[in-house]
Amino acid sequence: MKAARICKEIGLKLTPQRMAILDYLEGNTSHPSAEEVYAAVSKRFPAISVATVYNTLASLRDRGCLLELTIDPSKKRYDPDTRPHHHLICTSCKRVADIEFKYDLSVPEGLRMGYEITGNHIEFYGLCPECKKPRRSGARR
Amino acid sequence: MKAARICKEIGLKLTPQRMAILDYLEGNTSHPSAEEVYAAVSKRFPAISVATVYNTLASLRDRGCLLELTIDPSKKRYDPDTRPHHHLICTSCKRVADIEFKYDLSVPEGLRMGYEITGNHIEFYGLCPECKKPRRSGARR
DNA sequence: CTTTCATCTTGGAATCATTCTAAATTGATA
DNA sequence: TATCAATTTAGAATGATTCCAAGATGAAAG
Ligand SMILES: [Mn+2]
Ligand SMILES: [Mn+2]
Ligand SMILES: [Zn+2]
Ligand SMILES: [Zn+2]
Repeated sequence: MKAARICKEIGLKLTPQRMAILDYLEGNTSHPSAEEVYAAVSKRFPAISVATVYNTLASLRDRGCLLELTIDPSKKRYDPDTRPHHHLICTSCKRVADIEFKYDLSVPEGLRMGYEITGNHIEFYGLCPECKKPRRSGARR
Repeated sequence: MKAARICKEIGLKLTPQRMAILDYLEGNTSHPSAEEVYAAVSKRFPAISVATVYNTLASLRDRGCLLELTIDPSKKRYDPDTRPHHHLICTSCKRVADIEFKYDLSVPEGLRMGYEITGNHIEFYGLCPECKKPRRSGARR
């Protein structure tokens, strides 16, 4: 879906800053952090402030247009693909890949402890192809 | 396993601060944050510093005696139960409960993208019994 | 095309969790 | 009992994120 349309549909003003952020996010599968979004958008929009990036990401997240992932301990990661899916994180470089596969994750009645379960998400841990190589560290961040 | 023995086995000096932390952690199923560990241990050991709590938690984690959970976006949570199991977090009060149930989480070869998968963890989201009640918010933190 | 105003943007300060530092202390071993 | 690497500690430093107050601006209305 294109940026302009998203804003209208969720009742957000169409500002150039948001356009830039939404453009960057559109189809992006890198699961960027707020800082990475800021870095990328700054190139095309040098005057944007980090506050605006955080504000926009929060607005989109609140309206269900963006997933906020807690998978990386040091920072939040964002995912414009809001369909339910799981993630595989490289324990070395923190790269995050999608796992598009359905699992049966029903919790037996007896183990729910009175909770009402509303969702789930699997974090797979591993080593990405880059980090498997013995050579130089592929670690980012 | 009792605190003193744990230290010896993993090659850590047996200090009173560690004893206190290990005692608090032993059998604890509340998945406390570093701050909560500090608050609890401070009562019995008023002079302990937060740095020591962080240091000790990191040492235990590094030696595989403690799990560091990334399930709560605002802070790390610790779990002395290192057997593989999953978690259910209340989206309202952030309470974390254990889900002791085995799931088949094998990733089809074709979807691994060259990653070597080493582990997994399911986060279930929901509302705890307290937070389901319409009355006062049970929200902590 | 102007007016209007709630929504946005912005730079900087503030907050919060966590890590780092350098000096003083202390278990554990000899 | 001497020795010393490991540990503790207070406080500074860091890094991500949130808050704030003031100025700017989409978008609806006329
Ligand atoms: Mn994804
Ligand atoms: Mn647990
Ligand atoms: Zn990697
Ligand atoms: Zn709750």
